[in-house]
Amino acid sequence: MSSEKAKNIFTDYLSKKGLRNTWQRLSILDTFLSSGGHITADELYNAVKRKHSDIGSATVHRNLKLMSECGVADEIKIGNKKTRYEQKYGHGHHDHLICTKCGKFIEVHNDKIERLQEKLAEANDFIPQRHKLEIYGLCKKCK
Amino acid sequence: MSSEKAKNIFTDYLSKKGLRNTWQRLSILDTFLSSGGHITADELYNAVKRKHSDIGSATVHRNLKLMSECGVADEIKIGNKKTRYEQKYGHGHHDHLICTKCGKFIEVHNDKIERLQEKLAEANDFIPQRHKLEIYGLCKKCK
DNA sequence: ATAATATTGATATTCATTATCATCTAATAG
DNA sequence: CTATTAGATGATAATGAATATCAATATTAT
Repeated sequence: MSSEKAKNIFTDYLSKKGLRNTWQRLSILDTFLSSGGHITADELYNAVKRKHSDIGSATVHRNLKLMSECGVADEIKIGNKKTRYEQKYGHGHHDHLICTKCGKFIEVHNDKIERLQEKLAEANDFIPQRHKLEIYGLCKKCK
Repeated sequence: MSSEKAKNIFTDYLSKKGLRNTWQRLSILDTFLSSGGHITADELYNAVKRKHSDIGSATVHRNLKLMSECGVADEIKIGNKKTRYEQKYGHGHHDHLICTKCGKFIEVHNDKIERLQEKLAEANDFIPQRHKLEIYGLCKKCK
């Protein structure tokens, strides 16, 4: 999804829910979209703060939640680390290989696995909505 | 893994690391092994407390961590909920279908997916150690 | 412009987990 | 068996991310 499209999804979601457009919201979304990905709420808060020193951290938390709800952001929790957020679209769906030594994230995707997951869910009378696959191990450098 | 085997793994791990056997450790392990599974640290603490009112919650936390280290327990984090622990063996490896409405856990397993995951890791020069697959959706009752 | 109401920022609060530390106890040597 | 010593415990404080509260403010519809 292009940056523009993500913004539209967000603003559409806002108006559909009767929520308002504020410069804080747009600035948080902009900063998030131009971030590398895998950002924490705190990192995003500091990034936005560089442009707008008067932003509050609670506002960043609140809006990250909104962004997750409408599908622009995706929460990922790894171990006991703090929650990270990544751009859900514009990346395509992917899973993660996570190095247990250096913490590196590798994004991967495999259609066969995706399809098998759907079958697995169906076989259990279960309607799949989303999933999370994380494979922990050692990356090229660390092995 | 039988209950006995789990105990051996734990005590072997303790002696290998120069750690000591205490009634607290054994009681926590016993209670954990006879629990249904998917238990939280707090639930386990309360269960042990029924037998030994003088147990401390920090001790339960400490030893759940030890049990995870030696492979008797497995940490699972779901969403923003608190960490749950389950018996790692004696159940066999499995993944989870998680109902987003009622919170029900369904344990599932599929060898094909497991093998594909290994291939996926190898294709990325990655040595897999363990993985976590969670499929969120609606269970039979809630759909 | 006004009214209605959502939003914000500062702050307090929550709550699981971790750290601290004096005391206790298991393991070991003698 | 006793002393030694180093790990373990329990009470408590501390941490830290996420949430709740609330008065002040900003946005939107009329």
